[in-house]
Order: sequence, then structure tokens, then C-alpha cells
Amino acid sequence: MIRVYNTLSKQKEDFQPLEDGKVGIYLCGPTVYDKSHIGHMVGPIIFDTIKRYLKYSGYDVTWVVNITDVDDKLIIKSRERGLPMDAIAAEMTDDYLSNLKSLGVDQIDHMPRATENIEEIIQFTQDLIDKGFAYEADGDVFFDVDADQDYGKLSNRSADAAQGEGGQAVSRKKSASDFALWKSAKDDEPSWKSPWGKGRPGWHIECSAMSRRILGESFDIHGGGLDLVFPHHENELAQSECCHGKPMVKYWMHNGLMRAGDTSGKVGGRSDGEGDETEVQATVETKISRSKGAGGLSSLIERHGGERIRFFLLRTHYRSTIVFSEQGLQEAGTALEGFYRLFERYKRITDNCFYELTAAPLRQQDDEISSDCEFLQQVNDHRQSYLSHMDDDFNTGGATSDLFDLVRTINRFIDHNDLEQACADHHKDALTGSVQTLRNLTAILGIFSAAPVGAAGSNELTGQLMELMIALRAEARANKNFDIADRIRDGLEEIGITIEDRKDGTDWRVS
RNA sequence: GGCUCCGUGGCCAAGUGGCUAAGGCAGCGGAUUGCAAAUCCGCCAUCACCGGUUCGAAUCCGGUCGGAGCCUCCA
Repeated sequence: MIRVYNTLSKQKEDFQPLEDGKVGIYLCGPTVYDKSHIGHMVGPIIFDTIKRYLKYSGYDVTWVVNITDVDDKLIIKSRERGLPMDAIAAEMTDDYLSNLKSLGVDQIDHMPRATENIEEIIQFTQDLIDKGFAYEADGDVFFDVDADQDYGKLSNRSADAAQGEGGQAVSRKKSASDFALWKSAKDDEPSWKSPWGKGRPGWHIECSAMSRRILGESFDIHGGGLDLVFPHHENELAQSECCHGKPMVKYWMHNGLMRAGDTSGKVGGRSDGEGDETEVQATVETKISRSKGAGGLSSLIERHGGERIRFFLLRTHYRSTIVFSEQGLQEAGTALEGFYRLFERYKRITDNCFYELTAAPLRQQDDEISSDCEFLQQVNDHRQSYLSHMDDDFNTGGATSDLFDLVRTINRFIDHNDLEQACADHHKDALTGSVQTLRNLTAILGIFSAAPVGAAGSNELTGQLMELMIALRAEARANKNFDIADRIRDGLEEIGITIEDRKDGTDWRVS
């Protein structure tokens, strides 16, 4: 039984979708006014993993991530850069999508844009007016918080404690906590025709409208960053439930926020203030979106690779705060090396490529692996532990530790039976079975779908040169000329190539 | 001020009432190696502090200290 922490009830609940076997997930995506930073990727990566796990558990999952492409910030950006709003939105959406791709997020089924759902949004707003939960004021439409008895139940806030947006709108609102469903537009602002004049949607209404269109009036999971609980999700919930008279979402899931905690200055950074050297030493941790120099996600991906970043995020439970640091990323990379080494051993022994293995689509099929072989028994124990971690509110941190256990178990099996020397058929079968299990479990996390770049021969010329170097070194070693042999090895190490001697030959890799 | 959450070894991080407190990184010792690398084996914590509940708590309750988020745009 999968259990899920629900922000609404503040506790873990048994996961039971509204419709048997089917799951609808809506995740709040970005407002595309600027390039994405790593904090924007936490939600997509964890929900990508959650969807994979739910699929593996037998559910038919529909996952929606919206793109907010109309909003005050976009309008401001558009003025600053002298470009139309939709051009900026298109540029930033491309950036977002390419980041998702690099990080292996490929499970999204729908990515609706606010501007493509204006009709739906207007309809939704009209419904709320008709039902007495919203009112028009001078071209603006506001949600009437006082009309909603339940307002505040998600973020545990009373209506009057929840002061809405201020500014010019404030005078037209009946209550300070009322929020805009529709905003009237000035002449130079992007706008759409509506029953209340030209205008644009408010921030929250698009999610209510688009989730209804794609997932229905009630759906299973709504996700987003912890910072969206109030006001965004509180208001979405209010709109939808007042409009439909039934619960909008069964499980509200919120991921922890990422903070910058690095003093290296490259990606992390400090929150504010000028600060001299001594201050920089005292690491200031801040929410990424508020820290300076938080951008540069694409350069981060270039330097570390998407897999490392994904693994780094998945090693922590999704609800906890993640402190971002270069060091943490580096460590994640080192930890990943152990897997790569095992895949190489597997290839040497069986001549099969781990990355080409097809992951078992379903947990049930996978359950059938039982054996009286002690080794496979241990493999299965680790698998069971992995699954119970994932069942427990998608505890990817605990699950990854089972993966390390699994790797060690397999390595031990290879060592104890000297499989790299000679591998009998029954050993080969056992090894293959265990590696297949590893494939199945890592596929759920969305890692190891392809060989890491630069892990083997980067190009033909390098390969040929390395062959020559290794041959020369082998000759030196055969002649017990270890000074030369070591000089070659040390020299290569200096330029980032690691040499591994084994009984039947020498391997190399870019480290 | 109101509302949440967190504080586990040098660092990261599972565990949320009961076997000897997972795992990763770093470190140390050993096997292996010409020496390395890789791999394997072994070593390295009583859970911020104080008090309480309990036969029994890192895990529940109260307090103290420290940190974070939301209450304004925010993944």
C-alpha cells in the first residue's frame, strides 16, 4: 500500500485514487518570464519519479504541468526588453523544456498554457459570479473570500489573516483578502475580450480552469512547491470547490524548497547585502529564488550532467529542504561512479550493455523472481526494502540507499565467484537476474537511461591513442620497467584519464 | 506578531515507540595489485539541550536554544 503525505490533513494517508487504477496529477509549473533555476526542477523531478513509480505499481497516470505565460512579471519583462510578451514566454518555455529534457523528465502528458485556455478561464470566472462567489468591479473580477466558509483550510489561515494583493485594486475589493480572477487591462497591455471588458486572467484561476478541463472537477494529486500553499493553492482550492461544490483534490503534495548554501559563488550565493570576505565565509543559506546568482541552470547541467543533478535531488526526501551546493553535487557524482563501475563489470562478464536492458514495466511481473539461490534472495531483500521505502510517501532517499546495498551485494557475488575470470552459466544467470533487478529499480528513479557522456572513448582518435599508450605501457610492465609504466599512468591521470589494470587487460576511462 | 517545518557521526542523509541507529562522501586498517585504480572485508554516532510520559524514546508531550519557509511575486 502506497502512503502519501497530504498537506490538507497534515498526515500520511493510504493512497486510494478516486477511480480505481487511474491517477490524475497536476503540478504547478513555472511562470515563464525568466530562465529557470535549479529550484524549478525539484517538483518536475520528484513528480516524474512519482509517476514512474505509480506506473510501475500498475496505475494509469495522467500528469499535467501548466505553463503560466501571462502575468504581471511577463508584462514588465516585455517592456524592459522591448519584445512582445509571447516572444519572451516562448523563449523561456524553450529554456524550461530543454532543462527538463536534460534532467530526464519525460513523463509529462499535458502542458497547457494559460493563454491557450482563455475561454475556459472566462467560463470558470463567469460560473463563480453566477454562483455568488465572485463579483465584478470596474472591469476586474474578484473572488469573494467571505462567501467561502472553508477558506483557509489548506494553509490553516483565517480569511482576514490572509491579506490579498494590494496596489490599485485594493480600493475596488470588498475585502482585503479577496483576490483577482480577472484583471482589466490598460491599453498597452496584452488582453482578451471578456464579458467584463478587455483584460487578462488572474494568477490562480488558470490552474482551476485547466485542471478541470484535463483532469476533471476532482482529481487525485495536486503538487507544487511549499511556497505555493498560500496563496496560490489556497485560492485555487477555494475557486474550484466553490464552483463545483465538491473536493478539488484528494492529495495535496508539496515539495520542500531548495536553498543556496554554497560559498563558491558559482551557483549558490548569498541572499542579500554587499558583504565582505569574512561575511562570505559565514555561509548564508537562502531560498534559491531569492538568492542572487541563482540562475545558470543550463551551465550547471553542462558542468555536472543531468543525471548527477537528478540523483542529487533524489537522494533527499522530497519534502525536506535541500541545501544546494557544488560539494553536494560533486559527492552525488562520486556516488554514481560505483554504479558505472558495476555496469562495466557486467559488460565484461556477460558482454551485455546495462543501458540497453529493458526495465520491467510492472511490479507484479517483477515479484515473480524467487529463487533458492542465496544471492538472489539477498537481491530480492534489497528490492523489497526499496519498494517499501517508495511506498512510504515516495522516500527516494531511503530507496537510493537500497540501491547501494544492491550494488555491493552484486559486486560481492562477482568477487567471491571470480566471475571476471570465468563465469559458469548458472552464475551468469544469477548475475543477469540481479542486474535486471537493478535496471528495474533505477528506471523508476529515471537514471541510467544512457551511458554517461565521456565515460568511454570520446572519439576515434582518442581511442586509438589510448590503445597505443596502453600497449606501450603493457610492454614496459612486461619488462618490469615500472618507472616508465607508472610515468604513463600518472601522466594520464593528470590529464584526467584513469587507468585500471586487471588480469586480462587494461581499461581506461575519463574521470 | 500569526501559521508551518526542521535540528541524527567530519559532511550529506534514512529511521518517527522496542533486535547491535540504514546508506553515501571523506578518513583509517586489511585483502587484492609490481605499485596503483576498481572491488571486497573491517573500524568510525546514543540522535541540539533540559524535563516529563512509558517496562522501554532519536522516535510521544512540555520547555530552552538554533535554523528555515509562508503571511507580498515565488517551484
